[in-house]
This record gives sequence, structure tokens and C-alpha cells, in this order.
Amino acid sequence: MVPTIRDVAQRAGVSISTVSRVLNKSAGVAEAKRERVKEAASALGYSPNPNALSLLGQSTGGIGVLLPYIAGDFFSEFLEGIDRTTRDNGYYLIVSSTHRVPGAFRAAIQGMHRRVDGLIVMSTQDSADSVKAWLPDGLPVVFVNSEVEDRDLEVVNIDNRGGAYMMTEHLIGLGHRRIAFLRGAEGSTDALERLDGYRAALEAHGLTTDPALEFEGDFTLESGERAVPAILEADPRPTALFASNDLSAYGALSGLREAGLRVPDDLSLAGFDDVPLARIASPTLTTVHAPVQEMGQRAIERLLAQAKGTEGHGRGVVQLPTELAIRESTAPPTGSRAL
Amino acid sequence: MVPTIRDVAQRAGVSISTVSRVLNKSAGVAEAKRERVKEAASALGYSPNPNALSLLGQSTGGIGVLLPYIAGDFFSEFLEGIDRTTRDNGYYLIVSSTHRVPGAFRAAIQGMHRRVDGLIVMSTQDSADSVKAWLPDGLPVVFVNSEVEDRDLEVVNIDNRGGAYMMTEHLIGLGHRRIAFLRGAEGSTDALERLDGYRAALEAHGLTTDPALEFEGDFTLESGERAVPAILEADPRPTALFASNDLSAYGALSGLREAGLRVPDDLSLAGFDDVPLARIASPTLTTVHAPVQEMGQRAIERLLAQAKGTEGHGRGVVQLPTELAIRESTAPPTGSRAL
DNA sequence: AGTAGCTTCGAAAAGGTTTTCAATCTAGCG
DNA sequence: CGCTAGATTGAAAACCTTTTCGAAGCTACT
Repeated sequence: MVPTIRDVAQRAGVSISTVSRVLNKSAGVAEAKRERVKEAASALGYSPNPNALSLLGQSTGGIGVLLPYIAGDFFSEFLEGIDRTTRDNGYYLIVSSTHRVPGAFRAAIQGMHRRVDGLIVMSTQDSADSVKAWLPDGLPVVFVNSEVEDRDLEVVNIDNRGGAYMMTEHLIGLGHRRIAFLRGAEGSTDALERLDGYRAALEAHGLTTDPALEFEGDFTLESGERAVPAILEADPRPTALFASNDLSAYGALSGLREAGLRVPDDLSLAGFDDVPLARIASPTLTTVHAPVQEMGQRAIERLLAQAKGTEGHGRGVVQLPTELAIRESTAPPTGSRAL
Repeated sequence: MVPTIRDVAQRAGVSISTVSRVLNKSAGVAEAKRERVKEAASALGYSPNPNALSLLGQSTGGIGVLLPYIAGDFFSEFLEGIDRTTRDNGYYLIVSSTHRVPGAFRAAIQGMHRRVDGLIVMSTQDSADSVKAWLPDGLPVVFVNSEVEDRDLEVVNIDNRGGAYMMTEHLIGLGHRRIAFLRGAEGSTDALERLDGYRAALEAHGLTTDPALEFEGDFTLESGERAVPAILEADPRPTALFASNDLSAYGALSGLREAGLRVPDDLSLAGFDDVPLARIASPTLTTVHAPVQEMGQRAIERLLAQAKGTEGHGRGVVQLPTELAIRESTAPPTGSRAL
């Protein structure tokens, strides 16, 4: 059986109050007893029952993380970023994924209630404001990669719009005029913001946005593969494809290869996220570098600050800047020249 | 404030015992009161405080997962496999990673103690038997991908040795005679078993193992890249490279390309794991398919069975079979012909 | 020497729940 | 009508810890 404070007290010949006092370094206990208690505690390998602590209203020591998925570079990198900082601060991580199932969010929050001191929520489906409504009052929360209206919520976002804008400009700069876009998952905020950046850049450069150039996708490899035939049938055929994320870009790459087209010779291809393999697999992928691990770190830092009450400053939205990673998969369109 | 059972009792005009009885569907409560209690509970949005439950010695509802890392296809796929089954059974997931730091394991276990009903441990560093020693008695545990001697421990492994053996045979079958091996992380069990399978296959086919053909690596992209110069300097130069995992295989691929060599024309390349991109990125990678998600599922199923006491059967080691995924990156060596 | 004040420590409450035990009430049977 | 068995319900213990409160013992000052 696991030792309780009572066992320690008995072994040291003192009351449980004294044991508690010694172990929590509070007020005066005679040196002799203090020694005996310490000895007894370590001999028994005692550690306080965390449930009892939580029940007393002390912190639970848990940080909840709610994600759409766990697998995949994007989410797992993010988790990794959180994990380290969390543990360094003596917290542990409770993770749950929703798989974009409606209602799963609510259930997950319900389940984490009173088990965690704070929550990091990546809600790509519901807006932060609506999720906020299911949250218990007073629970510190940091939203990540989420759409938000209430300026009083803490949010750490990646600058999706800016990244997509830059990438589109890069393609335009290479001389592309018909640039197709492979959309992300329906209802996802990232997907929308990236699309938005793409459109804005086109318009800023005097190119018209064309719904016929925006193809359905959902961030998966398969969706990238599936989209290729339709893209190739567009008339006139686009000279570049900007995919909403790297994974679907690779899917498209596979589909293009099957169709006998070469990248970037026949078609330029760009992604978003900068997964580790993007700079390795051939052709190396031009993409928008998203600081995912950093996003995790920032989120957890702000959450801990909030939980410890040392907040006050810094409410609101943080936009982490993205960077272009220009690699082999983009080039000037055949028969034209870059400016 | 969050409602407690007392609030429900008050609102329904009964004692807390009655509320508890109604909510736990135990013995007879008059129909009228039963109704009133149910109504009050749902009106208040009451749910029992999980800490109080845990304190009573009931289950905590938590399942702990200890991994070396979280990021990366291998680990995150594994987590994903666990996550779903866990949630479907009403448990939640506590995740911690050790980053292969010595001692981190012990600390993590300490932290999870009494917060979880069971543990899934992927210990690539310490053997399962030695980890078992730090575990609290009576805590259900399933080891995963771990070396084990004690036949009474529950273990779910991937057949690393068999997979590496098959892959090596595949390369030999193509006509390769000098097959280099890129080792995995120092001290990792997977790494050792895969190396073992490679060596065994060589010997079984009358080829001598040669330490000069076994190159240092640690499962990372970078280590694959770094190893290339040494591999190319080996005399005579190997005609095939079998990397301990896909990631380092891609690293090697990048290094090879930099050196001006083509895969598989100048050198065949094989990996292990079968990450999603392996069948997409060019050239598609010949690799050993490891059923990682399934491993997660099996582990959690056996753990839950153990926790619920419905075990009895099935102690011991389960080896999940691996399969060859033959793709473009392997071919007969130049100037020779396959049998 | 008596007492005020401090140090040291134990008893007990609180936190939320389940479960056991005891009590009350009702209905049925003789 | 009286008694017993069964149904229904509430009080209280137990889980483990921290913290408040109060008591006891001691020192030092008047």
C-alpha cells in the first residue's frame, strides 16, 4: 500500500499536522522532530496524494490541451513545444483530440473540468468566442490558432494571412499569372485565413481572383492527390499551385507525377507549414515556415502567467510572424521570365 | 461557483446520500424523489468532482503515456492510436515525454502516480524490467516497443528484427552484396533489434557482417545527412543503404543528392517505419511498414482489460508483424542483375 | 514569584463524494 | 389491532491533506 501522511506521522512519532508543517516548510518545528519526520518520509517514500491536494482547492498541476488531431507534423510539433515548458514548470499535460467531431469539444472540456489548472485550445472549427461559452468560469485559457472577436481573450496565432500573402507574391514575382489554390479543411480558420491572404495578394497585384482556380481540399495527402485532375483540366491551365499545407502539397505532387508532370518545370508548387521533410524530399518544397513549436511555447508561457496570476499585461492576440522558405519546387513559368 | 452534490441535494430537498444513490443508479429511491433529483442535477449542470472520486479509491479515469518524444511521425501516430480508444472508453490521456534524459522517466512516473489508473510505457532507453522497478505496485502497465525479460509483463512490440531481416533479404534478393546499415539511436531497443535483424539476414545468406558497413546514426534527419560522406568513402563502396528509420533515410537521401548520386540508380535506399510521406515523396521509399497506430490500440486495449480486472489471459509479449513496402528507392545494383 | 508572550504541537474542520449503518415509516399478516 | 419485515432515507464514516484554532509548556520580565 502507498504510504499516507499518517504512516509518516506514526513512524516519526508525531501528529500529521507536524508532518505537514515540516514537508511544506512552514512555521516552527523543533529541530529534532523535523529531522525525524524528514527521515521517516524519505524512508517510506512518501509523497502527498495529488487528489487530496486538488480537493483542497490547491492547483491540480494539470494543463489541458485540446486539439483537432494529434498525429501529423503540425499538431505533434505543437505538442512538443508545449510539453517541455510544461514539465519544466512542474505541470503535467492532459491531451485530448476532437477529430473535428461536433460536440467532442464540449465533452472534452467537461472531462477536463477540475482536473486542470488551465487550458490550451486549438479550435479550428468553432470560433474562440463560442468555445469560451462552454468553459467553466475562471479557468485560465489560451487559444491558439483560432479566430477570435473578443479582444479580452488570450490568443496566440500564426500569421496565416500574411504568410499566404507573401507566398502568393513570391509566385507572382516569378511571373505566374494563373495561380491555383488548394483549399484547406472546410470550416477551419487557418484554411480561411490562408485563402484570404492568397486572394488579397492577387488583388493587390491587379490579378482577379477566380473561384474556378480555388480547389477543394482538406489538408490531407489524399485530398491533394484527388484535386490534381481538376486542376489540370482548368483552361487555361494554371502554372502554379499553392496548397494550404505541406501535406496536401505533397499529395498534389504525387498526383502530378502520376499525370506525368514535373515540378517545378511544368508547374510550380508551394505549401504551408514547413514540415521537416519539406527541405529534404525531392524536390524540396517551397513553403511558408510556420513557427509551430514556438506557438506552443508562447501559449504555455502565457497560460502559466495567467494561472499564477502574474498576468495583467499582454491580454489579446499575438500574431507570430511567418517566413518564406523558398526551395526547389517553385520556378518561373515555362516560356516566361521572372522580373 | 461549481455546483456540488450538496447544492443538488438542497435544490431537490433531499439528502446528499439520496442524490448519490440516484446518480449512481443504486438501490431503491422513491420515484418522485428520483425525478426531482435528476431535474435538479441537470438544471445545475452538476457533475461529480473527479478528485473526490479518486480520493475514494475509485478510478482516476486517467491513462498515462510515457514516450521518449512526442513530435515525429512515429510517436504521434502512436499517440493517435491510443487517443481514440482511450476516449471511447471514458478515460483521458496524460502524456509525458522524456527526451531520453536519464532520470526523466523516474520523475515522470512519480508525477503520474495516483493520477492514472494505468500506464503505457515506451521505454527505448531502459529495459522494461528496470522500469518496472520504479513503478508503484499494483499499477497496471503495458510496455510498448520495449525490451523485456520478465515474461509476466505485458508487452506489445513491433517485430523489428523480423522486419529488418526481411528488408535485408529483399536487398540481397535484388543482388546487393555490400549493404550498409545506418544505425539508430544509441541504447534504443528498436535500433538494436533492427541492427540484429540486418546482421542475421546477412549471415543467413552467407554474407559476412562488417562493422565498417554499420554507420552511426540516431534516427534524426541530420544524422542521416551526416553519415553520407563516410558511407561513400567505404571501399568498396556499398550498393545499398538500409537506414534504421525513414527519417534518417531521408536525411541520407538528401546527403546523397548533394553528393551528386541518384537513388536508386547509384545506390538503393531503404527505411523503416513507413511514414505517410514515404509513399509520396520522390523517389517513393522502400521501407518496412510498422503498424504503429495498431500498436497503440493494442496496448490500450490490453491495459484497459488489465485495469478492469478482466485479464487473466494474454500476459506476455505480443509481436505485431511488419510488412515490406517495396517502392522506388530500391533496385538491383548497377551492372548486376537480380536473381 | 507571577504573568505575559512566545514557541511548539496536536485536534479538528474543510474539501466532495460513496457507502455503510441505523432509523423511520409503511404495509402486510396474524 | 399489533407486530414484523421490507422499503426508503438520512447521518456519519472514510478517503488524504492543509490549515486554523487552541492548548500546553517555556522564557523572561516586572
